[in-house]
Amino acid sequence: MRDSNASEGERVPRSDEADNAPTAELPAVTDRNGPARTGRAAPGVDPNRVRAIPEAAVARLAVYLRVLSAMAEHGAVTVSSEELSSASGVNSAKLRKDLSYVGSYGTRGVGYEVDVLTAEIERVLGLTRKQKVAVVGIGNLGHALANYGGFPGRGFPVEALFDVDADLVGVPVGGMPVSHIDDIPKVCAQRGIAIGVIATPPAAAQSVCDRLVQGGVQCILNFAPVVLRTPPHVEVRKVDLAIELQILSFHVARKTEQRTRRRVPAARASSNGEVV
Amino acid sequence: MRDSNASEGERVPRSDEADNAPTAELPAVTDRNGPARTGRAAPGVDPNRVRAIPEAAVARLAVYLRVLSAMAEHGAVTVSSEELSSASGVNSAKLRKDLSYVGSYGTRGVGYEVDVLTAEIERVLGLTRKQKVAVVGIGNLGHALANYGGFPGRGFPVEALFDVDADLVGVPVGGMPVSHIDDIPKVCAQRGIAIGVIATPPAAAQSVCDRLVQGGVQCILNFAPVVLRTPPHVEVRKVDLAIELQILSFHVARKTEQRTRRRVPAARASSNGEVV
DNA sequence: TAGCGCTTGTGAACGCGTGCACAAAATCCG
DNA sequence: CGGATTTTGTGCACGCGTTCACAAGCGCTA
Repeated sequence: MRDSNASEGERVPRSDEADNAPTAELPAVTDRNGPARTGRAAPGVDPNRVRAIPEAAVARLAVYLRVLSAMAEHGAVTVSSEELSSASGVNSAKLRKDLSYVGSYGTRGVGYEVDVLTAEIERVLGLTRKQKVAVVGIGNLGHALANYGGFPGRGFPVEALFDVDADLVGVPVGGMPVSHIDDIPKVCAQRGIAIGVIATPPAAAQSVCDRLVQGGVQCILNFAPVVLRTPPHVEVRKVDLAIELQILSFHVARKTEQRTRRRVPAARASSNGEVV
Repeated sequence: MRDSNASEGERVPRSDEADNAPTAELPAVTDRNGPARTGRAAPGVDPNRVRAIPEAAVARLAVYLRVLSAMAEHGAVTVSSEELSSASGVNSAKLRKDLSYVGSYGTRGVGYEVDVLTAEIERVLGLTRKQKVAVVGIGNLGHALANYGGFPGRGFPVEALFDVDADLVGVPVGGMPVSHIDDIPKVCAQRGIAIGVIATPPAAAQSVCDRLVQGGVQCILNFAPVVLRTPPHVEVRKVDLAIELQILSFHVARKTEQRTRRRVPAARASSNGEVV
C-alpha cells in the first residue's frame, strides 16, 4: 500500500531490449535480461565473488551511508542494526541482509563500527574512486546541479558543463565555464568523464545522449522526460518529475476515493480494512 | 544487470513502520505492510474494484501516457501493444498486463485507440482532477520546479511557493509570489493544496514537512537528502540526486572492475577482491 | 571460566512482479 | 460465409526481493 519510488529512480529500458521497468518502487522502471542482480549474473556461480548485489540494496546502501555520516558527526562510534535501520527507515532484517552483501563487518552482541562500515560501503559502491560528472543543459535544473557542489557526503566532481545557447558558452557557472554541446564527445573523452547528466529539454535529450555515449560516458542520469536509446553497455537512470507527480496524484485520488466511499453508508468495512 | 531506478523514485519509509524500500528502480526505496498493491490489500477480494495496481505498473502507466500523447500529436489513431511497448521501452507482455489493470479497452486484432486509452489511463491515475502543488524552497531547484509550468502533458498547477528568505517573500517566481514558510499551514489549507514539494536544504526539510502535513497536504515529493518522518496517511516519494549518482558510480566501478579483471590473468585477488 | 544476554548473519519461506504462451476475439480476404 | 491472420487479454510458472526466525558469536559479569 505504500511504497513509491520503487527502487528509487527508474531503470530505463534499452531499445535493444524487450523488457523493462523496475519496482522497488520506485523509481519506476526496471528491466534486465539475466537476474536483477548487479554482479555477474552468469548461470554458474560467480567465481570472483563480485557478489551479486540487488539493485534495490545498492540504493539503500547509499542511504545508510548518509545516515552513517550524520551519526559519525554526532560522535557515534558504533551502531546496531536496529538504530541504523530505524534512522534509515527500513527494517532491521533488511538492513542486515543488505550489509551482508557488503561483507561481515559487525560484531555480534555489539553492532557495527561506524567508520569501518562507512569505508566498506564506500568500497562496494565504488566511491573510493571519484567519478567525474558532466552536466548538459544549463537551465534552472542544470544550475541547481552544477551548484550542488559537494553532494552530501563526498562529492562527485562536476568536470564539465554544456549548453546549446551560444550566450552561455564561456560563462562560468558554479566555478566552471560552460562549453558548447558540440564539444561533448571531445571534452568528455579528454577528461575521462564517466557520468553524464542530461538536464535539457526533451527534444534535445536523445542527441545529447548520443554525443555523451560518443564521448565514452558509461552512465547517464536523465532528467528529460523521454525514453533514451543507448547501446547496451551504457547504464541509464531516469528521474522524471512529471511521473513522480502523477504517481502521487494516483495516491491522492485513491485516498479521496476511499474517503468518499466510506462516507457512503453501504460500507462493507470488513474487507477493505484500513480506514486511512 | 541493468535496472536502475527500481520503480522510479523511492518509497520513503515511515517512522512508525518496520519495513521499507522500493524497486522499480530510480531512486530507490520501498516498503509497505500489506501487499505492494496500491488498492486495498485486504485478504478478501476488493469489493469496490479499486483494483490493486502494483506501484511499478502505476509508474509505467505514466510513461505510456506521455508516449501516447506524443503519438497523438503525430496523428496516430490506434496503437498496438507492440508499438507502444517498444516506444516506452518495456516488453509487450508487461505492457498489456499493465493496461489490463486499467481495463479492457483494446480491440483484438487491431490495437488500442489512442484517445480512449489516454483517457482511461488518466482516469485511473486520477489526473482528471488536477492536484494542486506547493513548492517549498525557492533555490535553483525550486526555480526549476516553479517554472516547470506545464508538466509534459497536462500540468499540475503550482498554487503556492514558499521560502525562508525574507528577501524572496513577495517576489514573483514563474508568475507566482513567494510566501514565507511560516504561512505554509495556513496557505495550504486555504487553497486546498494536496501535494507538497520539498526543495530545501536538508536541515530544513523535516520542519517544512511537518508544516505541510499540518496544512493538510496528502503527498510529499522530497528532494532533500533526508529521511522524512510523517504520519502514516501521508505518502512520501523521494528523489535523491546523490543516491542516483552513487548508484551509477557503483555501476561504473563494477564495469571497470570486470574489464580490469578480464585483463589481469592471475585474478582472484581473494579477499580484497575488486581492484577498483 | 562458565553463564547470560544481546546482536549479528543467514537459511528458508512467502509473496509480488515479470515473462511466457496460448485461448479468445475481431478483422480481412477469398 | 469460412478460414487465415493479427493482436489482445490472462492463467501460470519462475525468480527476485522481502521477511521471519533462529543459531552462532561476542562481551560482560559473577
